[in-house]
Amino acid sequence: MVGRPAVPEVIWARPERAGRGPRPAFSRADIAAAAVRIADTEGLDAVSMRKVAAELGCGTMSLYNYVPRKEDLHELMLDAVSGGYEFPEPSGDWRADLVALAHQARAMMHRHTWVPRLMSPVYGFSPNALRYLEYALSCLDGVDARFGEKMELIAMVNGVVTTYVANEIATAERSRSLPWSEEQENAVRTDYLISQIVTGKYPRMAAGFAEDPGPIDLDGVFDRALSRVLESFDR
Amino acid sequence: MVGRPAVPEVIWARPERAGRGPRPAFSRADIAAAAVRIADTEGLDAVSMRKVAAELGCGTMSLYNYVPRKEDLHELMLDAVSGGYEFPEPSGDWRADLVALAHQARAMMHRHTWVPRLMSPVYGFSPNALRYLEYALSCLDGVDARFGEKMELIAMVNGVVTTYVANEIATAERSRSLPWSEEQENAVRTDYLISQIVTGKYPRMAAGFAEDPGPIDLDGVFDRALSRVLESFDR
DNA sequence: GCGCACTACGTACGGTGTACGTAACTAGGA
DNA sequence: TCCTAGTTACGTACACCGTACGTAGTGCGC
Repeated sequence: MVGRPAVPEVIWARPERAGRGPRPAFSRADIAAAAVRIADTEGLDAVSMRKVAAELGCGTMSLYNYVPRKEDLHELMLDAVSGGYEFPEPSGDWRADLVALAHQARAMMHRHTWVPRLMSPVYGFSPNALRYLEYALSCLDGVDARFGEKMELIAMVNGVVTTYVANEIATAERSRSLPWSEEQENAVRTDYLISQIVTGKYPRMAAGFAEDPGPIDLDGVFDRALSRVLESFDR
Repeated sequence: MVGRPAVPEVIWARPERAGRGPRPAFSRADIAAAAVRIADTEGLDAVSMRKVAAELGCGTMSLYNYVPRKEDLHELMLDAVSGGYEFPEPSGDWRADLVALAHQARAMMHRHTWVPRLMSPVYGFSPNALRYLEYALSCLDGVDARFGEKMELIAMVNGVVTTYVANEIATAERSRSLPWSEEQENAVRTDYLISQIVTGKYPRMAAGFAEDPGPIDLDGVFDRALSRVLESFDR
């Protein structure tokens, strides 16, 4: 009988290797790497149990010995890409340290554009997520604040990173699964937007778009948002 | 021949009633209401073309006359619930006005817990979304800032609302589709978390959880985050 | 060495989005 | 007024999904 759970389970609490039986052909790292490879090249929606199994070279249902539910596969993927963080010794300037950490996170999400979609507070306690949290807390060691306040700050930084990167990659990621190009999509959407604006029903939007037609500096927007959040915690 | 698009299309640019042919049996509002009803009672994942069609009392494929792709159905849903906003005359205190707007948005998302999952910058230009943006801009009429700065502020407020409400409802929404209760799920996850913390690998997390075991005041967390963001734009 | 827990995996079920073909209907142009 | 082209309506079908279940083989702990 295959040991699928009838009760909630955290995959990290399940031992990777059980005592009995044949030795598993794959490690969790193998499985996560295969899934990440698919997500990176074909998009998150292409990550199916069948495709991951095929990528590993095993039968679909064999995967369920390692990963009881697809959701757990997602958790493996998040943990795997979170293993790439570097945690340098905190400098003493906690704002600079958190900015650096946020930039690492942003870069990681640009490498793995499916990460923001999977980010959820339901996950967030995988081994590498705990390492991340512990490091962020260590950056705040000298700060005179209660634990709850520090966690609020860290959560807010993470929220900003996730939100902004999600925005940055949204249309690009979307167009991946569509039969037309990002440019076509954007053209149609801005055409429609213009058609709405010229109706005169949205005068402030109209004035704004007339006044400010330059391209958006995404890096600047991100850095401003981030530093605003950090400033608001400054004391 | 059914008129499905081979080229990108914005549903709002498509006229609701075409000249020729039998008069449509449903309006977009009917369809959106049916989908919203299903999402509210059974969760977003229960919103399938088949179920919405059944709720309307028509064949599955008939729905595709109104809604070329499922994605457009989502857009209809978002616009429908965005129609419930009230836009009182701006008071002159733009911070208070934006706080009130954010509270309206938060309340709406708590009524329709699937909204944060659908929120994406790809949507965001439906009729009611444009009304929302125009109103938010009107709250900033007296503020001396460029259009781009105002939009950055509004985007940041929206981001905070979406992020925080998503967190607030995540575990509750999740447990809806699972065969066990939210309490069981939480118990298992905190059990695991404790097992990790007692290993001593995460001393700051350990100290924090030991120091501060009280329940989290979600309203307080939200209001603090929001006011921090607004303060950071104050001048 | 025995038994049992484990791995492996084929089959099957119920669900999904939606392409396609056909029939009925109605408004615009002749 | 009639014709016809564009629409609505919808049944069928396809490819794909997550995964329950059953069976066969494997190797560790006793």
